[in-house]
Amino acid sequence: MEAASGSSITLAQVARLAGVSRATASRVFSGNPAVSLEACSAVERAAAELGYVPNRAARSIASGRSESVGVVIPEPRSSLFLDPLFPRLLRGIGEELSASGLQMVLFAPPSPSDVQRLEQYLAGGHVDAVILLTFHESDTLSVRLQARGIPVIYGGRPSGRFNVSFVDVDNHAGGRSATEHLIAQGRRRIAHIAGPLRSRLASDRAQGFREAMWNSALRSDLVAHGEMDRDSGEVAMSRLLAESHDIDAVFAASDAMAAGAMWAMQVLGRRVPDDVAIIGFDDSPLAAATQPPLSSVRQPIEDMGREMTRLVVSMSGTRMQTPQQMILGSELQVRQSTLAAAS
Amino acid sequence: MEAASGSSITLAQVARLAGVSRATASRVFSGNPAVSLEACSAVERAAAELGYVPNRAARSIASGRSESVGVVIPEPRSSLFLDPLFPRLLRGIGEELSASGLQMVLFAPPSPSDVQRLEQYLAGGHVDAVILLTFHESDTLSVRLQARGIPVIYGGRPSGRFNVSFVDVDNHAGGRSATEHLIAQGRRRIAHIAGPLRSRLASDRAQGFREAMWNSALRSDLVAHGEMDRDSGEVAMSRLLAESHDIDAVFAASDAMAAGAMWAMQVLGRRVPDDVAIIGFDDSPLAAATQPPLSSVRQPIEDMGREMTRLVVSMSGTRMQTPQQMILGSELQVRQSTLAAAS
DNA sequence: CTGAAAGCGCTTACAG
DNA sequence: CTGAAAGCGCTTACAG
Repeated sequence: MEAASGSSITLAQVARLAGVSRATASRVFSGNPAVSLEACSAVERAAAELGYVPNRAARSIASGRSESVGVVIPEPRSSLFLDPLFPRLLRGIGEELSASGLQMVLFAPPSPSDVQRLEQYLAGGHVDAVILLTFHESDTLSVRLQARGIPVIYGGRPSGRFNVSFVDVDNHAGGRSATEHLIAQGRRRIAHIAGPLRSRLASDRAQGFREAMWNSALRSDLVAHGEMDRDSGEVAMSRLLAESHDIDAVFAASDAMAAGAMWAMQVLGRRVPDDVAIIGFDDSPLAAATQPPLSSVRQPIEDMGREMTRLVVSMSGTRMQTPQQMILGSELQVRQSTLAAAS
Repeated sequence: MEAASGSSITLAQVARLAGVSRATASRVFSGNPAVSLEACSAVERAAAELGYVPNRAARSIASGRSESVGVVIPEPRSSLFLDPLFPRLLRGIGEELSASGLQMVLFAPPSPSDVQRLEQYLAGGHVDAVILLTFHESDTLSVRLQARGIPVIYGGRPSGRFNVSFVDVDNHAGGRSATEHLIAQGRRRIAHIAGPLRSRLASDRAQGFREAMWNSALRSDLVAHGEMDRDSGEVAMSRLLAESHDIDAVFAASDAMAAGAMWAMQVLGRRVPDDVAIIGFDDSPLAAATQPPLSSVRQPIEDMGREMTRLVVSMSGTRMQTPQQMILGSELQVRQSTLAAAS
């Protein structure tokens, strides 16, 4: 069976054309410095002429390294897949990976049994490192992988566990600066539409809110919780407005909740920003689409992807597995929803 | 060097425990029916006990098949990565792939030279099939891959070429039904904010618009072009409104352009939907966030991902490479932006 | 239905 | 700096 597809150039052919052994040819492709310039250039010329590209599977099996890193999305049915940040994160990871000549293998196990299979698969040395994309509970996956010596890094600080590597955005500082921005605009009765209590990310943002209010001697009693989506933002805002008529600003923990809140305000006859200023979080495409455009906290998500990749790849090089942690700053994106009322 | 990570169970160990040869053990994992039930169950028991998972690299190199399909995003800097549909597409692909036990390898070559490298890589038999995610010009990539016998499928109909396999959404019908919906609401002076002329997808939608107008004996003279993003939608709407004061409805070829258009209308004092009804395309998260919420054409993107995967995988099974083409319908998502004015 | 054997394309001590 | 040789984990005609 002459494989129609698999009939590509092999190392042996390159070596033959270059007049060296396979061992030598192999060395030039793996960047081994112990090769004469002569041999090196002969091999490179031959490779170029033949259009040779190393077979990763063979290389992986022979060397024990796979030259690829796994990106795992444990809950594809969850919000992450629909999160506006997800593509940006993936892009950052992809850029860094291809800069390092590594392959990105994406796993989105649809069911728990698939996670099980995946765990064995990843533990089987098919991947040099694992990037775990979950903002939720950390699972046993990372523990078992680390036990096998496979470096794992989390995107976003996993709730609960401490002994893991992660890159996160500074949600606390982001929440604080969003709130400080509202205060600087002269707002005083500021409400917060927070995410669910179980979410680390959401509670960090809420903590930032409280801190900013406290620093300015303002009361942070106006807090409602939502599920980060539009509808829960709408509900939360209606409730807040029903309870306190003097609210003059809102910090929502997500743009989607902010959009829902704006809708609630419109229904209830509150003008944005004249009556109530509002700021969101994520700086998603939503933010530019609301009326008026929504101020938001912009996170360096591409950078986060790049840093995660860089860290986990460097960990796969060294034996030591000290947890690496990194927190990135965010910046305010000010739009009309928080501009001082035209007077 | 006792590899800390690679020391996983091998076929040989399973075979030994099961009391059969590696050949027999191998056969049960590859689903070869020529194995006695006795041997089969012994092997399966041994595998379960040992936690064996086949090494894909070894399997790939020995069999010539890779059990993985490549998903290529040729222009990661382009809009696709930021397209709200992208995650949904990826999810559909991922689901179908893992149902078939195939691996998804994602490629997002950042530069043209990376595309070059990738081309050789994919042609080297590292992947059983390729899913090409580009709504733009078709490139030489697919041609060369097909020449090598590697099945390729496009997501979205590539402009220009005909002899390729693709799965697309029926943009023409979508544009027509959006327009018909506006007509059914009693609107008569309907404008279209179209995408760039070079885009197949955009011109299909525009064609649908024209057809619906023609069928109702309405003039389709109110057409402006944008780049599918928010800002160009705003510009286009301003221009349309400046030229024709009697516009009572707009069909925008993307939700983002619709959002921009709504903003322009607000600035110019036109009420939605009272003065002007508006409908978008994509049913992205944007649609629920605008004020009022935006009607839109919803595409079965997850299905598209699944069908693409199913098709390309089936192609990789058979020798014949007749182009497979499939077009999926879309459905209207009606919200307040097109509801009849409350009178 | 089963096993011994060759082979997939590469890497890597080892001995020069 | 270089090559012969063993080996990575699996599959697959081939011969029973």
